[in-house]
Amino acid sequence: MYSITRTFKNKGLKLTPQRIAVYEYLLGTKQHPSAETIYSALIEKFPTMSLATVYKSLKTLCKVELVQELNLGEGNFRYDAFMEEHAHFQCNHCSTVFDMMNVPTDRVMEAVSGNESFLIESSRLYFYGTCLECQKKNA
Amino acid sequence: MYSITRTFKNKGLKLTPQRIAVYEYLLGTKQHPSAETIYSALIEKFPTMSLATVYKSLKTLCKVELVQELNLGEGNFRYDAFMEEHAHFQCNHCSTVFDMMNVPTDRVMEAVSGNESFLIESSRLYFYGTCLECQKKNA
DNA sequence: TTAATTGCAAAAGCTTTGCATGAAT
DNA sequence: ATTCATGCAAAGCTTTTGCAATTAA
Repeated sequence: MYSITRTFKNKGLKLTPQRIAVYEYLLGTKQHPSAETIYSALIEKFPTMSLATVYKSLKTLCKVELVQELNLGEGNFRYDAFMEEHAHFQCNHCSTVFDMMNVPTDRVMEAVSGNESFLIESSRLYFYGTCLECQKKNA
Repeated sequence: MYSITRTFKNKGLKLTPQRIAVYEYLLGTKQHPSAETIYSALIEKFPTMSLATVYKSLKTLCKVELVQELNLGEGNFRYDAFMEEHAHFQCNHCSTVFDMMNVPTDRVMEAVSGNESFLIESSRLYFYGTCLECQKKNA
């Protein structure tokens, strides 16, 4: 709430119910939803909202760095409002995407920076495998 | 040559000129090309080849693990025939994708595995920033 | 009031699919 | 002789765009 209000005011962007709804939906979930999923969830409360508006809102939220876009190779994007540098894990069985809190992303980036001629500014670290739930199921 | 012949025979897949051409093109480049780029390059030597065949060949090559699919968040896939675990770097200015040979991917994965309940099987590590060329240009 | 955003429909990419022809085994 | 792959065109998805109507500032 606070951050989106301040951020949008600073940048001269208008705070619309649709933009707030998209942002709050993302703040309230750990699912890393796609645009379509967000749209389906919000259409109940905002029956007139269009999918194009969801896309435009997400684009705006990404530009002001309140949201990040993930691409796990599924053929669409997922979105995440948790903006601390962190890696992601996707289960190959149930496709769920989890935040990985224990990957020292900044240390990985430092280590990498020391060895390469590239000036590294950001990263996307994806890991794939079997989540705990699916390990139990197939054990 | 050797590996694609053996691999395809083992799996009962047919070795066609198109499939060989796609694979050899990927072996001979460090550009991490898209399907479209591969198609444009091969159409000279194979005037009858279709884009759909490029896609089908890539899908097959990925399935037999001779090629890997990358997604850097551009809205399309890129392909890489270099199959040792390695990270990638994309320049935010010129969009070039580089292999990163100095990222200890397996050590990163080990470190991560020790901290999480996930069973990690593979990874895609992407870094973004400014490549050496573009650092020089803007210096 | 004015400048930006929404919502709709249409368009634009990228990738996949179905099916008849053609090629590899 | 079979079975699988190719090539074409069409379809499918996700995402973007144009523009009139609407809303936030």
